[in-house]
Amino acid sequence: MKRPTIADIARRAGVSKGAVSYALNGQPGVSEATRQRIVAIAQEIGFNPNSAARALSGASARAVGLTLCRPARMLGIEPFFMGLISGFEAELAARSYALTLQVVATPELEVEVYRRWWGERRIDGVIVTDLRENDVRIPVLQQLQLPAVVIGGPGDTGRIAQVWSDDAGAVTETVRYLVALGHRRIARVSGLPDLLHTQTRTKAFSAVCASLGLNEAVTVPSDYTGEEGGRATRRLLIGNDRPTAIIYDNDVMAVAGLAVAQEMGLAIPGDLSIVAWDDSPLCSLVHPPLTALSRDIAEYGAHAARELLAAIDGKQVGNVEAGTAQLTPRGSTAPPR
Amino acid sequence: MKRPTIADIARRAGVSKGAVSYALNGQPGVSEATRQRIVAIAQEIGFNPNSAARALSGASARAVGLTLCRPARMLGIEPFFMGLISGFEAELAARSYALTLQVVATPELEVEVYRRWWGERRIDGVIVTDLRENDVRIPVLQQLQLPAVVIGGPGDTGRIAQVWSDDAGAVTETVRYLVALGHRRIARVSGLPDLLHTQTRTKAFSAVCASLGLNEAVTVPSDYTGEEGGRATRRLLIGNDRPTAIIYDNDVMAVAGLAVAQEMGLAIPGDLSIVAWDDSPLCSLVHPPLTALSRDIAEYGAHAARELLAAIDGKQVGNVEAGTAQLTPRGSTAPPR
DNA sequence: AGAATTCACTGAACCGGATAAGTTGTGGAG
DNA sequence: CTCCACAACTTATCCGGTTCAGTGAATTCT
Repeated sequence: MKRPTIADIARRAGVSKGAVSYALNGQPGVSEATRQRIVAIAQEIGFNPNSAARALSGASARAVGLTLCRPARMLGIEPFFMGLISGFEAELAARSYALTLQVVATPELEVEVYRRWWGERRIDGVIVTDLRENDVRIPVLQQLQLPAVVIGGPGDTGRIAQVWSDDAGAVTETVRYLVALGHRRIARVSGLPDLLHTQTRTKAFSAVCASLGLNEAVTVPSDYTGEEGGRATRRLLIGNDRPTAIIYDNDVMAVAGLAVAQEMGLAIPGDLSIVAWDDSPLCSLVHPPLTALSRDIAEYGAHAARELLAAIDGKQVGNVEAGTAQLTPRGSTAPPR
Repeated sequence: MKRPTIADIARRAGVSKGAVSYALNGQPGVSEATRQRIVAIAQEIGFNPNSAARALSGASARAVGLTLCRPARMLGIEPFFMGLISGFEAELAARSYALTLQVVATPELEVEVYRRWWGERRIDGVIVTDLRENDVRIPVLQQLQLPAVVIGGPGDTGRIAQVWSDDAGAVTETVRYLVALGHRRIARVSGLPDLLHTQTRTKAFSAVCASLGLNEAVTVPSDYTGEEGGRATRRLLIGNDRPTAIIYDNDVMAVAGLAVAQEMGLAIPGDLSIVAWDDSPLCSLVHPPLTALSRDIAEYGAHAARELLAAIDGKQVGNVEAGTAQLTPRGSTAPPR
């Protein structure tokens, strides 16, 4: 099957290619009657502008890129990224932008991908997740002047827009809630320690614990996987002064921690309270259902997509806080015995 | 920053654009010495061919498309798709193809996306998941002559390549295993009933149960979500002749079913054995860990990507069976009391 | 009424590669 | 010594849009 082009439309409408282009793009230069005739013909023959030709003649590629820098087995189990992608998509599809995805192994390779995408003019902008301290990707994006939105701050990203959720506030609220229940020994199993939002949470956790006079507050670094989360939990629970509450940086580790604690004969929430960051069906499936810090991840992603599209349109975008997690108490938290 | 083009390379090498194109694409027409000089310059200035220009002049877009037709909340929790995507990616990235993703609501919209992608010349081929009976997407893909690989058969896809796993064999093996343990009342909670691989499993399940003389074998249709899976489990367990074993079509429903059964006071595996289709960390996290039908989903995806790339290269590809699930016994299956 | 402006459109250049067709220069065969 | 074949290029065209500089006709202004 031959793809219809504007030349085909022009021939059938008895006008020039230029007129068709103006008509279809809502540009001035054609009469309303001609425009409608052209649009009707385009519809009739099922015309779609060739994205390559459009991108080549200076217009945008109408595509944005997303790189995922996590091992495959971690991506699969973590609902976070799929939620984020769904959110992007909803927003991008509405403006008929395509989403190009690439899974990479390291932030350095991620930079390579950005450079290639930029060189190939394949995308108009990128969404950057998992911001790190002194992130190598930021200077490259600035140098390439590639529109971008960073998720996972707040951090130092210069003129690049950021979308972030108030993790510090959420940690603080959670610790206060546990203390109000009567807990004094609260531990935290964190995500990858070199991610900026992990550091934000860790600092806030230390700060609020100090301010409340909890001097045994400890954060054990982990990596978001169930195995590591379970191992960290076991280490925390075999000590003499075991914590009476643990906050996990994601749902997967929380579920694994729950299993470990139950295996060790602890009653949840009687002997140990558990809070999971990022609610997902997972948290409600297990027994008891987990108290979680819920946020609308899809909406978070949609928000980021909107900011990115604005940045691509040349609008100045800044630092936006969105989708702060809300504490959703369920059966896994109670006063300590 | 200005993007380097072949014209820049040509100027620096003192040759014409054409020579650069020949050199970089390994075509004859330039001497080996010149080729190496050109390649060196390209490397030095960090040249990447403009994908739009390349696509426009008849070559391929070097991109493939994937549409996901599931509600967002289901995508998030199901590790299957992310595993599949990781697998594609590994294979595509190796041949520097990009993956374009779109989340859609219905198969009809999926067809629209295919048409648009084709018209825009945005992609060279598509991967089709969730094959249905009389799938509306197949005739469209054939009409557009868009290279494609179908996952989720086997089914009637005409000249379009398929990659599928032997679900019928896996069901049969599982039922035989449960019968060998002493089970006689086996139920199954299935995935979306209009998907072809669900029907394949259902037919095989009925067949093997009949052949083994189990006349109470029932399949309850569900939708892969934890909520529905839990509800289906509850319905199965409140009857008088409740099953002593349940097979679930995915891990999420199995975990939900486990929670429901435990809530109802049943001992797992003493009162009820549970088998999950598609192993994931989820299955090992819960207590007891779930016996599962494991398969390497990423490898399954990689296989599909290889077939698709072959189809794009014009090679005739057919019907490939890959990644049949292996029964991995864990703590959730035992002889019935 | 004549000049100026606006409108609706045409024609051609351009984006950056791929590629067919044409142009050299060189070496070997006859 | 000439002719031919071939390697090693160059030149020009094409892909399908966008966009800018015209162009002729209609309308407006003075």
